[in-house]
Amino acid sequence: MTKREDGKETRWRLLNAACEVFAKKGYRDAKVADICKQAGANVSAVNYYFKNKASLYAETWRHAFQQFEEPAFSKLAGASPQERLREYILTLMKNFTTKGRLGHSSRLYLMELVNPTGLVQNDWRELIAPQRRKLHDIIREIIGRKADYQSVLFCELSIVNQCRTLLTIKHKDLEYLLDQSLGPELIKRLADHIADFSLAGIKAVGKRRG
Amino acid sequence: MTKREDGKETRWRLLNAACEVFAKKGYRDAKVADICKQAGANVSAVNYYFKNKASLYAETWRHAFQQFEEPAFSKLAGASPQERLREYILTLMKNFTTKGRLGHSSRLYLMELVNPTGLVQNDWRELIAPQRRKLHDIIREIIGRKADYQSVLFCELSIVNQCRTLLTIKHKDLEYLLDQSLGPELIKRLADHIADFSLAGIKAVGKRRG
Amino acid sequence: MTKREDGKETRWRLLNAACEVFAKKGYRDAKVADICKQAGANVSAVNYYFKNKASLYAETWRHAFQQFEEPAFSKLAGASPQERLREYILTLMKNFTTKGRLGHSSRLYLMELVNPTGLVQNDWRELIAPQRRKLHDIIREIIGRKADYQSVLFCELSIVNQCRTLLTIKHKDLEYLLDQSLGPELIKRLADHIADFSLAGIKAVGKRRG
Amino acid sequence: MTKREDGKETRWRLLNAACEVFAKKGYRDAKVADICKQAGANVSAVNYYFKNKASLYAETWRHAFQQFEEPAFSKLAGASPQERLREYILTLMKNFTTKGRLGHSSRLYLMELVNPTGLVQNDWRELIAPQRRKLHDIIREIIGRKADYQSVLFCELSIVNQCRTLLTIKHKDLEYLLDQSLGPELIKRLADHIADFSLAGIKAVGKRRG
DNA sequence: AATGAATGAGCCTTCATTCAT
DNA sequence: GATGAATGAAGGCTCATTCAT
Repeated sequence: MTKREDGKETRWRLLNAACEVFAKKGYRDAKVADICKQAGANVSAVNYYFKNKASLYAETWRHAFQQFEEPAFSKLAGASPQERLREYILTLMKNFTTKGRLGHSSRLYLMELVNPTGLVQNDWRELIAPQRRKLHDIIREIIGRKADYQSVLFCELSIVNQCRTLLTIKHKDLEYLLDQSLGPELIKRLADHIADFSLAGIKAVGKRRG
Repeated sequence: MTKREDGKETRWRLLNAACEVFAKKGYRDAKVADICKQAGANVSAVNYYFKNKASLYAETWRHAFQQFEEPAFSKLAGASPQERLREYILTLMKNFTTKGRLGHSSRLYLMELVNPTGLVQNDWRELIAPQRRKLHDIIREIIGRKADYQSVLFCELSIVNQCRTLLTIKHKDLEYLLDQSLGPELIKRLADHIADFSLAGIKAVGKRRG
Repeated sequence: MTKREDGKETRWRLLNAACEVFAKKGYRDAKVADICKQAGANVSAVNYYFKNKASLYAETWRHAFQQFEEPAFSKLAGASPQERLREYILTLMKNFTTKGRLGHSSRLYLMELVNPTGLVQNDWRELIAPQRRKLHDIIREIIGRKADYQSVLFCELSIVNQCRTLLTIKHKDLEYLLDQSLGPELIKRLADHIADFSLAGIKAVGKRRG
Repeated sequence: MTKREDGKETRWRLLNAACEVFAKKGYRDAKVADICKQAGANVSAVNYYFKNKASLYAETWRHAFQQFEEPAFSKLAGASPQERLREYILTLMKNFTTKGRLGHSSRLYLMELVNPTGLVQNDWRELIAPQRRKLHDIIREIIGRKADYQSVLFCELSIVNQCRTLLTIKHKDLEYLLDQSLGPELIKRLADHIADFSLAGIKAVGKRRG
């Protein structure tokens, strides 16, 4: 609450607030007034720091993704592709449901996937490229040496789209379906299911191709 | 121009127009003015016939789904579960990309999945229940006698979420990724992939359980 | 004050109000709120009838000019070019200072000349073409048979720019300069001066060329 | 970058920047941010040095006019009034189109004429008085001994308003009308026309009076 | 039964100005 | 003496909804 702080302070708060609000409401439904309010800033702050809502969004997205990248998928560097896939999926799904900053980032990321705004197209591919490459490597290892690009791509889509479950299905519905609250345990079970399901799927694709 | 016909006529045209516009733009981005224009009706027609936009949406959704149900999945009643699953997936994906009424309905349905409005919760479950039951049956047959409910549910989610690919990934991006335009052939290949992938996945789930 | 009238009623009032406000303040400084207020309409009325401020302006301009054209310069069809020029100038200057509709129109017209908005470019030339042609004819007759286009054009500019005096010099300043109030009499004197001045000028141009 | 120099330095740069921006955009469309940017100063500099935008404008106007006065009309002190009038007009019109400081000043001056802000009324008359006196003298000489004040005044208005042509008609339009680009040659021709036209005009006024 | 006119709340954006250092 | 951060009033536009017939 100290006034006239560093100057980067408010910008930072704005970015985090935007991250949260955009993640919760999506670009269209997020109001700059809400973001500013949440950041404890004036309505014009967005214009002052980011020119307009669209630019704020692009900046927020980059901001979020940089934070998103690091904590994930860093483990099990030497493990088998099967174990790494399982870890990858679990991390992905945990991120979606995390309450804090990482959760917002993940949701923001998926929001753009589901409701593309066209405002991050320039950065999109290069920012997610490293992530995708990791997954591609895993898939390629499981399929075997003959993996063609299209098969790898299709498998990637299959896996990622399964993981979206938690974002696109309202949690209440999921809980209703499963009659159990959406805690870490349920997420673990879902992640395990997707891992099992996908491992078999990838292998089948490999066999078909081989 | 033409004097108002039957009276229910306008209402019908509004529903069809709403179906199309909501399917294309989603609830939030669809404008009542556009819907009315498309229906050749007055701006106030929506409020006159349906009270407000939200009610129109709920009504439209029911309207669309009734039309959606019948034409789909009617074939291969006596075939093997594997063949029926493949057919189910192909039909689902074809529907998403169909141009006409069925396409609108399918996209409308998926729209609600991806961007839940909370406006159709009352009808949601009972309307899609028949569809889900068909898929459940297929999955249950493939898993075998010991299929527990949660496994069936998880497999359902895995399959349906894979099929969403076409809705959630912008077509341009998909074409960019695959370097090939989104014609019937590509859809067939995607559907085949999902079928292969999922069949193996379901079986794996069955084995784990068994 | 009858509500829900013809529908063209409000549009008409809006147009007249816009005419007045734009004429007084110019495009940039005129506020749609003021226009609507003056027209006794809601703020959104402009958007409803004219889409936006820019379109309203273009429409207003046409509206004003159509009214502007008819009453002016209709007299003295058979008189000498000298008499017709004198009449032309007097009419022009009277119009600029008229209080009512015609005055607004004239000022609006000159406003666009002095502060071009670029919003009426499409209609500009063709709308004022008839006016200009009348003046060109007069000038050409005075110059004589050898009148080249550029000379006519320059004379036109000389005359029109002199007439702008009343628009561009604040009336208070003019009164201060002349120590007399800006009534019909002063306007007559100014018009006579411009006529005398310009008649000699045109003839001089004719002689130089001849 | 460079540490603040003398202190009056920034103020000076602000005035020059303001001169340029106001001359190009006019008071209303000129943004203080642009002025500060152009002056390499902070946004608050304007308020710091000049209290507010209006005061900056008044100050700028004085600043510009002092620079404006000296370079103009200094030649031909002993020539005939006809030659001096021709020179006066040419200088005036050249100034309007000059690129550098003098051009800005001239345009700034005319801007105030065309779009009076009411912010320089106090200084206006005394600042332009010397200029006007020169022109009055020329006119009076041409008219002859009987020149009454009002005639001189009217002739002044006629001349000055003709010269405004270049400011009030957008250059593109002028080029379109004349089918020729606005170079020194065209300006010379215009100035010559105005001189010819006005000389004859003044004489006619003189005769009428005489 | 149906329509076109009219409304108003809400949103983003601009920009001169003030605050705190 | 000078600056960057931050503000707030105001304007234009969108769009679902209501009014009056």
